[in-house]
Amino acid sequence: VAEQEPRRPDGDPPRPSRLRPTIKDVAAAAGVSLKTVSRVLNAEPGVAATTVTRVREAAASLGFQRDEAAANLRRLDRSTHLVGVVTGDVANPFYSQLVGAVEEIARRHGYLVIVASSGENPAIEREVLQSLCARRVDGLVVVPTGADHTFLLSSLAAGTAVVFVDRPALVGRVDTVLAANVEGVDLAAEHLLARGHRRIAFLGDAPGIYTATQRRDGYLRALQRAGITVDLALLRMGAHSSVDAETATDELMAVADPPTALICGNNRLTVGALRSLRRHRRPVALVGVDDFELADLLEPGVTVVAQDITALGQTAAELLFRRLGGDTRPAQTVHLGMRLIPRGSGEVGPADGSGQAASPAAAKGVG
Amino acid sequence: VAEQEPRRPDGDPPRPSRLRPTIKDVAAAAGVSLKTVSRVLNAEPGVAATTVTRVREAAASLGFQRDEAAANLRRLDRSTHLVGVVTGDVANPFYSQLVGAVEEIARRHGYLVIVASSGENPAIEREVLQSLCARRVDGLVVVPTGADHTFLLSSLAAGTAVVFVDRPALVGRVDTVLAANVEGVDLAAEHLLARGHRRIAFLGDAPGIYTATQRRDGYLRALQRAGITVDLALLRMGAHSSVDAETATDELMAVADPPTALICGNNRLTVGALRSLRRHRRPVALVGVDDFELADLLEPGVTVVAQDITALGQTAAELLFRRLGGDTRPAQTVHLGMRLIPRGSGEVGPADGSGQAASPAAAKGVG
DNA sequence: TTGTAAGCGTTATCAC
DNA sequence: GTGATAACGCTTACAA
Repeated sequence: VAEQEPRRPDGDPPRPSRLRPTIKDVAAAAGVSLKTVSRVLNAEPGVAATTVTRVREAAASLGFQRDEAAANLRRLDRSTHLVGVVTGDVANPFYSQLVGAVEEIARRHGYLVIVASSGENPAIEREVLQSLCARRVDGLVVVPTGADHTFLLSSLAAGTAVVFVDRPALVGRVDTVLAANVEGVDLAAEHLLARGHRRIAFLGDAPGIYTATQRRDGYLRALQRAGITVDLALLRMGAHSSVDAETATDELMAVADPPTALICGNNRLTVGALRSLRRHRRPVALVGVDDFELADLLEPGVTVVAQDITALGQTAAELLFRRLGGDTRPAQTVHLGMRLIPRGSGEVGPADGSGQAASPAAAKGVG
Repeated sequence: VAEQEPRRPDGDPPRPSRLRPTIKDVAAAAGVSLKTVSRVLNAEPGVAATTVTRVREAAASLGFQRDEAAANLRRLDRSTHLVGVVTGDVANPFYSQLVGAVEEIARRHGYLVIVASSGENPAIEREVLQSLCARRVDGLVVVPTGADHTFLLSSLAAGTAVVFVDRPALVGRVDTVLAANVEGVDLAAEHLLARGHRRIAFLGDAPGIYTATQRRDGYLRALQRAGITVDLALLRMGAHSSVDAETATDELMAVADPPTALICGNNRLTVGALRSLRRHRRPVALVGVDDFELADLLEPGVTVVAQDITALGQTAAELLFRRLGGDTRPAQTVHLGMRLIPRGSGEVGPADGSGQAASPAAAKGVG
């Protein structure tokens, strides 16, 4: 159509080296004004069909691509169509599943997602959140780490939508999606109690972590309801890595009257406990919190109470886009249930391996 | 300091509802000009200390936060400090590990990362890549899906840095990081051949996928070198899900002269094969491509050839930031080696379970 | 040390 | 139908 590239033989100072064509270039190439190009790009009505074609061709031949950031600057609805997702670590399967769920819904709404990991470090969390706000993301899905998120209040007031997931923050002021941790672990303990266990141990993460204490509370609640006095030797908090869990389990098995059953507060801890238990003679019933891949392929299969991570992410994303769509109802907190998945390890009775339900695992057979 | 919020009692048309304060507001509050605020924000020299304080206080009290997108518009170095990472699916552990590695390096460079999943769909891939370019990301790390990526050429010419990972694209024109797939699977086959296996099966993903055919080629190469005529009944391509793999393995085990060993082209297929094999009497040696969590906790442990996914992502990110740092050397392709990790399943001999190295697995014992 | 004016690439306003 | 011109929030060039 017109000249493909702004030629720049030796003497061409007025246009130093503009790499990307702008709508001005397109307008010149098509022989129309700026505004007409804008109209065509935005599919606004009231442009002659022939003009539309001419502009389209000019744009294509120049390889024009509209600068979204610049476009947004002047738009009435100043939306970047960007949401931020802040988790502890994208590489962690729990978080990446969450991110995946949010991303899918975001894509359906024409949004892109910026991910940032805090490494569970409040200082980094704050830094990335502010960086995200400075980029004017429309919304934020956050698994909060820090204790104080008031620094988000000004962005919140300025219209940035925020949803917290997995752990609460700015309680009552922001939409939040949580798993029913207390009820989930209560269920796990109930499951073991029903099989006759009285000496049930609980292995949990650091007490500073919301989900860790919630889960511990579920354990305590079930025991209390069953009229069992909690033996503090069987309650171990503070294990963070699977190696910690392995050591802690070794120690649990070494107490005077060792537990016949064990509940692990998350999947890292479950894996560590499994490594420890396979070294001990006495079979111990095990129920883990959080499902994990291959839990069914282990021997026996690992019984877990699982949260639906995808549902967690979807619910958060849906709340977020509802807000972005103009919903102004008061902040709400959604609790998502946990489900018990029996696979064998949690159906072992207290008197060595003789529990009635130990059979389903055995029934599966070995390859 | 000055008025916190632009008051808007009934008659206040000049400033409709500007939610966020701009440097103009800060300037007014501090009683200085626009430019002085800009100087302070950018820590430019030549501003009186008292003025700096005054501006800082005004900015803080207004809750001012600079709009990065607007700031970039006029900057000479028009960098968004944004990189895009496009993979098949962020929720997939392989990809999320890759994303995590890129993200960490990006953060060190002061960059944020936008993730987008293509679902292995070329049309979606193209769409998200163009959306990313329209947002003017400085760089792109892509696990390519489509066959044609020439549409990226204009952005490439305009200065967007691109690195392909895991699979090649725009060969020779763009930096690329690949795993040594052929050599890796060759190694796996060699491992089985050394234990006396002659009937080795290969289970691969769809032949349209680069890594699938590469891995198959490694299998073929090793067999050929060993002087073994390939039995096409033992070569099965096209299994994509773990369910496909389970079925395919069932069928492999049903052929007249069934294999004594099996190589699985990726971890999904390995899992499916494991499910199938545990239903069969005859023990079959198994080597999988790609490591996976708990591979060591299964009974026996699963022998794999593993690629270092984090290294893949790190290498890609480093190449990218080297380009963003001004490196203009010709495009390079880096091959990262794969490592064989023996855990038991691959050390079984061909004559039922009597292979010499079957012992290490048994030695581990059961919990 | 500080301020004025122009401009980044686009959309909004309003006139022709 | 189409086009000047201002404006978005900020940085850069140049003056004072």
